[in-house]
Amino acid sequence: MTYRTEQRKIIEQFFEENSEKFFSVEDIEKYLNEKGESVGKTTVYRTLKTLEEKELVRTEVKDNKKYYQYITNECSGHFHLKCKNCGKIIHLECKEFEEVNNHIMKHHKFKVDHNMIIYGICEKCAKK
Amino acid sequence: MTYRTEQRKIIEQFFEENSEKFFSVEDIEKYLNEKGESVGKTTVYRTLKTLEEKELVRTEVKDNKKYYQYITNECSGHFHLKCKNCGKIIHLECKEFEEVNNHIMKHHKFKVDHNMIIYGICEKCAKK
DNA sequence: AGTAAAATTGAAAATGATTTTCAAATTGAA
DNA sequence: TTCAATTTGAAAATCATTTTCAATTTTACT
Repeated sequence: MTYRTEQRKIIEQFFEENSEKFFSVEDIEKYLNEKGESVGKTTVYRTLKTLEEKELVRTEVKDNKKYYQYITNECSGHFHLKCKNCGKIIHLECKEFEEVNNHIMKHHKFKVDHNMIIYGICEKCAKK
Repeated sequence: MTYRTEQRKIIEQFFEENSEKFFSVEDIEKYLNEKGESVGKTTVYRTLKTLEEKELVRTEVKDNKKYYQYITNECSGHFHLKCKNCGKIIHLECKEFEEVNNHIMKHHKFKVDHNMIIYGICEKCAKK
Protein backbone atom coordinates (compact mmCIF):
# COMPACT_ATOMS: atom_id res chain seq x y z
CA MET A 1 0.00 0.00 0.00
CA THR A 2 2.97 2.28 0.55
CA TYR A 3 4.10 3.93 -2.64
CA ARG A 4 7.79 3.93 -3.15
CA THR A 5 9.09 6.28 -5.75
CA GLU A 6 12.57 6.99 -6.98
CA GLN A 7 12.73 10.44 -5.37
CA ARG A 8 11.52 9.27 -2.03
CA LYS A 9 14.06 6.47 -2.03
CA ILE A 10 16.84 8.95 -2.75
CA ILE A 11 15.83 11.21 0.10
CA GLU A 12 15.49 8.37 2.57
CA GLN A 13 18.85 7.05 1.49
CA PHE A 14 20.35 10.49 2.02
CA PHE A 15 19.21 10.35 5.62
CA GLU A 16 20.39 6.81 6.18
CA GLU A 17 23.84 7.99 5.17
CA ASN A 18 23.70 11.33 6.97
CA SER A 19 22.32 10.87 10.43
CA GLU A 20 24.74 12.86 12.48
CA LYS A 21 23.66 16.39 11.57
CA PHE A 22 20.56 18.52 11.14
CA PHE A 23 19.79 19.57 7.57
CA SER A 24 17.51 22.17 6.06
CA VAL A 25 15.43 21.47 2.97
CA GLU A 26 17.81 23.72 1.08
CA ASP A 27 20.82 21.69 2.28
CA ILE A 28 19.29 18.46 1.10
CA GLU A 29 18.09 19.82 -2.23
CA LYS A 30 21.51 21.28 -2.99
CA TYR A 31 23.37 18.16 -1.94
CA LEU A 32 21.22 15.86 -4.05
CA ASN A 33 21.26 18.04 -7.11
CA GLU A 34 25.03 18.38 -6.93
CA LYS A 35 25.18 14.60 -6.86
CA GLY A 36 23.12 14.55 -10.04
CA GLU A 37 19.94 13.25 -8.45
CA SER A 38 16.84 14.85 -9.82
CA VAL A 39 14.67 15.78 -6.86
CA GLY A 40 12.63 18.94 -6.69
CA LYS A 41 12.36 21.21 -3.66
CA THR A 42 8.66 20.53 -3.29
CA THR A 43 9.25 16.82 -3.10
CA VAL A 44 11.90 17.28 -0.46
CA TYR A 45 9.42 19.32 1.60
CA ARG A 46 6.76 16.72 1.20
CA THR A 47 8.97 13.78 1.98
CA LEU A 48 10.34 15.44 5.09
CA LYS A 49 6.84 16.17 6.28
CA THR A 50 5.99 12.51 5.90
CA LEU A 51 9.15 11.40 7.67
CA GLU A 52 8.34 13.78 10.50
CA GLU A 53 4.83 12.41 10.84
CA LYS A 54 6.26 8.89 10.97
CA GLU A 55 8.64 10.15 13.66
CA LEU A 56 11.63 9.05 11.64
CA VAL A 57 13.21 12.49 11.88
CA ARG A 58 13.61 15.01 14.65
CA THR A 59 13.16 18.69 13.89
CA GLU A 60 14.52 21.94 15.15
CA VAL A 61 13.71 25.52 14.16
CA LYS A 62 16.38 28.18 13.88
CA ASP A 63 15.82 31.64 12.42
CA ASN A 64 12.40 30.65 11.15
CA LYS A 65 13.84 27.74 9.26
CA LYS A 66 13.30 24.07 9.96
CA TYR A 67 16.12 21.56 10.26
CA TYR A 68 15.75 17.80 10.16
CA GLN A 69 17.78 15.02 11.69
CA TYR A 70 17.36 11.34 11.01
CA ILE A 71 16.71 9.15 14.03
CA THR A 72 18.86 6.06 13.69
CA ASN A 73 18.09 2.83 15.48
CA GLU A 74 21.10 3.27 17.71
CA CYS A 75 19.81 6.66 18.80
CA SER A 76 16.29 5.68 19.55
CA GLY A 77 15.49 4.72 23.11
CA HIS A 78 17.58 7.20 25.01
CA PHE A 79 17.81 10.91 25.70
CA HIS A 80 20.30 13.27 24.13
CA LEU A 81 21.96 16.41 25.32
CA LYS A 82 22.58 19.06 22.72
CA CYS A 83 24.74 22.12 23.24
CA LYS A 84 22.86 25.21 22.14
CA ASN A 85 26.15 26.89 21.38
CA CYS A 86 28.27 24.46 19.40
CA GLY A 87 25.70 21.82 18.51
CA LYS A 88 27.56 18.93 20.12
CA ILE A 89 25.37 15.94 20.92
CA ILE A 90 25.87 13.67 23.90
CA HIS A 91 24.06 10.35 24.10
CA LEU A 92 22.63 9.52 27.52
CA GLU A 93 22.77 5.79 27.61
CA CYS A 94 23.30 5.40 31.37
CA LYS A 95 20.90 3.36 33.42
CA GLU A 96 20.03 6.51 35.37
CA PHE A 97 17.80 7.60 32.59
CA GLU A 98 15.85 4.44 32.35
CA GLU A 99 15.13 4.98 36.01
CA VAL A 100 14.01 8.53 35.37
CA ASN A 101 11.78 7.29 32.63
CA ASN A 102 10.25 4.72 34.91
CA HIS A 103 9.75 7.36 37.58
CA ILE A 104 7.96 9.66 35.16
CA MET A 105 5.83 6.78 33.94
CA LYS A 106 4.81 5.63 37.40
CA HIS A 107 4.46 8.83 39.35
CA HIS A 108 3.51 11.33 36.71
CA LYS A 109 1.62 8.98 34.39
CA PHE A 110 3.41 10.39 31.41
CA LYS A 111 5.05 8.70 28.46
CA VAL A 112 8.11 10.67 27.43
CA ASP A 113 9.14 10.86 23.79
CA HIS A 114 12.02 8.45 23.61
CA ASN A 115 14.02 10.55 21.22
CA MET A 116 13.98 13.72 23.26
CA ILE A 117 16.78 16.19 23.04
CA ILE A 118 17.60 18.16 26.15
CA TYR A 119 19.24 21.49 25.44
CA GLY A 120 21.92 23.25 27.41
CA ILE A 121 25.56 24.25 27.34
CA CYS A 122 28.51 21.88 27.12
CA GLU A 123 31.64 22.22 29.20
CA LYS A 124 33.79 23.79 26.49
CA CYS A 125 31.26 26.43 25.59
CA ALA A 126 30.50 27.18 29.22
CA LYS A 127 34.12 28.09 29.81
CA LYS A 128 34.08 30.83 27.20
CA MET B 1 20.49 52.77 30.14
CA THR B 2 17.48 50.56 29.56
CA TYR B 3 14.77 52.45 27.80
CA ARG B 4 11.36 51.74 29.10
CA THR B 5 8.50 52.73 26.92
CA GLU B 6 4.79 52.52 27.40
CA GLN B 7 4.32 49.74 24.82
CA ARG B 8 7.07 47.58 26.19
CA LYS B 9 5.64 47.91 29.69
CA ILE B 10 2.23 46.83 28.44
CA ILE B 11 3.61 43.73 26.76
CA GLU B 12 5.71 42.73 29.76
CA GLN B 13 2.72 43.24 32.01
CA PHE B 14 0.64 41.07 29.73
CA PHE B 15 3.08 38.25 30.28
CA GLU B 16 3.28 38.76 34.02
CA GLU B 17 -0.47 38.26 34.10
CA ASN B 18 -0.61 35.46 31.55
CA SER B 19 2.05 32.93 32.28
CA GLU B 20 0.16 29.70 32.01
CA LYS B 21 -0.23 29.49 28.25
CA PHE B 22 1.72 29.91 25.03
CA PHE B 23 0.71 32.88 22.90
CA SER B 24 1.37 33.84 19.31
CA VAL B 25 2.17 37.41 18.31
CA GLU B 26 -1.28 37.58 16.81
CA ASP B 27 -2.86 36.46 20.09
CA ILE B 28 -1.07 39.15 22.03
CA GLU B 29 -1.74 41.89 19.51
CA LYS B 30 -5.43 41.08 19.41
CA TYR B 31 -5.75 40.82 23.16
CA LEU B 32 -4.05 44.13 23.81
CA ASN B 33 -5.93 46.00 21.13
CA GLU B 34 -9.24 44.67 22.39
CA LYS B 35 -8.29 46.00 25.80
CA GLY B 36 -7.73 49.38 24.22
CA GLU B 37 -3.97 49.34 24.48
CA SER B 38 -2.26 50.78 21.48
CA VAL B 39 0.53 48.43 20.53
CA GLY B 40 1.50 47.63 16.94
CA LYS B 41 2.29 44.19 15.63
CA THR B 42 5.87 45.15 14.85
CA THR B 43 6.48 46.24 18.39
CA VAL B 44 5.10 42.98 19.71
CA TYR B 45 7.49 41.08 17.46
CA ARG B 46 10.42 43.18 18.59
CA THR B 47 9.62 42.98 22.26
CA LEU B 48 9.17 39.23 22.13
CA LYS B 49 12.49 38.86 20.41
CA THR B 50 14.14 40.81 23.19
CA LEU B 51 12.38 38.80 25.87
CA GLU B 52 13.52 35.61 24.19
CA GLU B 53 17.10 36.80 24.08
CA LYS B 54 16.92 37.60 27.77
CA GLU B 55 15.51 34.08 28.31
CA LEU B 56 12.42 35.46 29.95
CA VAL B 57 10.17 33.52 27.61
CA ARG B 58 10.18 30.02 26.24
CA THR B 59 9.23 29.41 22.64
CA GLU B 60 7.62 26.69 20.65
CA VAL B 61 6.93 26.44 16.92
CA LYS B 62 3.74 24.95 15.56
CA ASP B 63 2.69 25.07 11.91
CA ASN B 64 5.48 27.51 11.09
CA LYS B 65 4.27 29.90 13.77
CA LYS B 66 6.06 30.80 16.95
CA TYR B 67 4.41 30.73 20.36
CA TYR B 68 5.76 32.37 23.48
CA GLN B 69 5.36 31.50 27.14
CA TYR B 70 6.50 33.60 30.03
CA ILE B 71 8.85 31.92 32.50
CA THR B 72 7.69 32.75 35.99
CA ASN B 73 9.92 32.55 39.00
CA GLU B 74 7.99 29.59 40.34
CA CYS B 75 8.57 27.69 37.14
CA SER B 76 12.22 28.30 36.80
CA GLY B 77 14.53 25.69 38.24
CA HIS B 78 12.72 22.54 37.35
CA PHE B 79 11.76 20.47 34.33
CA HIS B 80 8.33 20.33 32.80
CA LEU B 81 6.47 17.66 30.95
CA LYS B 82 4.19 18.79 28.19
CA CYS B 83 1.66 16.60 26.44
CA LYS B 84 2.02 16.92 22.70
CA ASN B 85 -1.60 16.07 22.27
CA CYS B 86 -3.60 18.15 24.75
CA GLY B 87 -0.96 20.63 25.87
CA LYS B 88 -1.18 19.77 29.56
CA ILE B 89 1.89 20.79 31.56
CA ILE B 90 3.23 18.84 34.53
CA HIS B 91 5.81 20.42 36.83
CA LEU B 92 8.60 18.07 37.87
CA GLU B 93 9.54 19.32 41.26
CA CYS B 94 10.60 16.00 42.77
CA LYS B 95 14.07 15.58 44.17
CA GLU B 96 14.71 12.89 41.52
CA PHE B 97 15.30 15.58 38.99
CA GLU B 98 17.80 17.49 40.98
CA GLU B 99 19.72 14.25 41.15
CA VAL B 100 19.48 13.80 37.41
CA ASN B 101 20.71 17.30 36.95
CA ASN B 102 23.65 16.67 39.22
CA HIS B 103 24.42 13.47 37.37
CA ILE B 104 24.44 15.24 34.03
CA MET B 105 26.62 17.98 35.47
CA LYS B 106 29.16 15.62 36.96
CA HIS B 107 29.36 12.77 34.49
CA HIS B 108 28.49 14.45 31.24
CA LYS B 109 29.90 17.89 32.00
CA PHE B 110 26.79 19.52 30.69
CA LYS B 111 24.67 22.33 32.07
CA VAL B 112 21.04 21.68 31.23
CA ASP B 113 18.68 24.58 30.56
CA HIS B 114 16.73 24.83 33.74
CA ASN B 115 13.48 25.61 32.03
CA MET B 116 13.44 22.62 29.76
CA ILE B 117 10.22 21.16 28.56
CA ILE B 118 10.13 17.45 27.91
CA TYR B 119 7.50 16.38 25.43
CA GLY B 120 5.45 13.25 25.42
CA ILE B 121 1.93 11.94 25.89
CA CYS B 122 -0.11 12.20 29.09
CA GLU B 123 -2.16 9.37 30.51
CA LYS B 124 -5.52 10.62 29.28
CA CYS B 125 -4.36 11.13 25.73
CA ALA B 126 -2.50 7.82 25.71
CA LYS B 127 -5.74 5.98 26.42
CA LYS B 128 -7.47 7.28 23.33
C1' DA C 1 2.49 -7.33 -20.76
C1' DG C 2 -1.58 -3.89 -20.90
C1' DT C 3 -4.52 -0.74 -18.79
C1' DA C 4 -6.73 2.32 -15.74
C1' DA C 5 -7.01 4.41 -11.33
C1' DA C 6 -4.51 6.34 -7.71
C1' DA C 7 -0.51 8.59 -6.12
C1' DT C 8 3.53 11.42 -6.91
C1' DT C 9 6.17 14.96 -8.98
C1' DG C 10 7.76 19.77 -9.72
C1' DA C 11 7.45 24.45 -11.63
C1' DA C 12 5.12 28.35 -10.67
C1' DA C 13 2.00 30.93 -7.93
C1' DA C 14 0.11 31.83 -3.46
C1' DT C 15 0.43 32.17 1.38
C1' DG C 16 1.67 33.98 5.57
C1' DA C 17 4.78 34.76 9.36
C1' DT C 18 8.53 37.59 10.31
C1' DT C 19 11.85 41.31 9.25
C1' DT C 20 13.22 45.60 7.33
C1' DT C 21 12.65 50.37 6.24
C1' DC C 22 12.15 54.94 7.42
C1' DA C 23 9.85 59.00 8.93
C1' DA C 24 7.55 60.49 12.99
C1' DA C 25 7.08 60.23 17.95
C1' DT C 26 8.92 59.36 22.43
C1' DT C 27 12.39 59.02 25.91
C1' DG C 28 16.25 60.24 28.98
C1' DA C 29 20.26 62.87 30.02
C1' DA C 30 22.36 67.22 30.38
C1' DT D 1 13.97 72.90 27.70
C1' DT D 2 16.77 70.86 24.26
C1' DC D 3 18.64 67.40 21.55
C1' DA D 4 20.60 63.04 20.45
C1' DA D 5 19.47 58.32 20.90
C1' DT D 6 15.90 55.09 20.90
C1' DT D 7 11.45 53.33 19.86
C1' DT D 8 7.33 53.01 17.27
C1' DG D 9 4.30 51.35 13.49
C1' DA D 10 2.48 51.29 8.76
C1' DA D 11 3.84 49.66 4.65
C1' DA D 12 6.95 47.15 1.89
C1' DA D 13 10.13 43.44 1.48
C1' DT D 14 11.72 38.90 2.51
C1' DC D 15 11.70 34.22 2.53
C1' DA D 16 10.38 29.55 4.08
C1' DT D 17 6.67 26.69 3.26
C1' DT D 18 2.29 25.31 1.04
C1' DT D 19 -0.88 24.96 -2.69
C1' DT D 20 -2.15 24.27 -7.40
C1' DC D 21 -2.51 21.58 -11.32
C1' DA D 22 -1.01 19.34 -15.41
C1' DA D 23 2.14 15.81 -16.52
C1' DT D 24 4.38 11.67 -15.08
C1' DT D 25 4.99 7.50 -12.48
C1' DT D 26 3.49 3.70 -9.72
C1' DT D 27 0.48 0.09 -8.37
C1' DA D 28 -3.29 -3.10 -8.74
C1' DC D 29 -5.83 -5.84 -11.54
C1' DT D 30 -6.65 -8.37 -15.82
